[in-house]
Amino acid sequence: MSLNMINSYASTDFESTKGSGLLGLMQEMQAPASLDFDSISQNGGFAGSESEGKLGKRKGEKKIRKPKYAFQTRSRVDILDDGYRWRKYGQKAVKNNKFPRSYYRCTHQGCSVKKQVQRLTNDEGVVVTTYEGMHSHQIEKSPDNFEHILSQMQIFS
DNA sequence: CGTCTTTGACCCGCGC
DNA sequence: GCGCGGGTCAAAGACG
Repeated sequence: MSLNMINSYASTDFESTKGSGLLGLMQEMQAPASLDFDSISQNGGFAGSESEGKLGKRKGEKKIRKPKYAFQTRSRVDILDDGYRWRKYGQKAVKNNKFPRSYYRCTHQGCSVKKQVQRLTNDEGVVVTTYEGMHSHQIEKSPDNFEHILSQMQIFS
């Protein structure tokens, strides 16, 4: 995982802390199973794997469990930019949740990392971001964009 | 002009 | 076998 992302989230959390200090331990991180790591190792990164969600699916292929990492962050903004470029490819409403869930995908060529953002019905300030896959490339964003990030934070404050 | 969002339709696995 | 729910595609528009 990239540290940049963590930094980003840290900032976000800081920003939202002032909203309500109800729970300080809202952040949770859950990994499905370490077995998934094995699968991704087999996968050999993203060099050999291409789009797999295509129609017709692939039969006869062993099931490759993709690792999923869910980050629960306190933030009223779902635009959590971790430095990568995402393209939104879908939005669906989930049951037991009045808010829709957004599906994003990394736009880098050959990078099929997916992420989905969902917010809880009870706490609108809580956003669950689920990452799927790992980035095999560098961050495309300019590293010296702190001004931009700062401006973002200021807007929401 | 290139990139990204939007939005409805489509597909598929699964439960009944 | 059918319907539902969740995930994805793709065309058109928005935006710089």
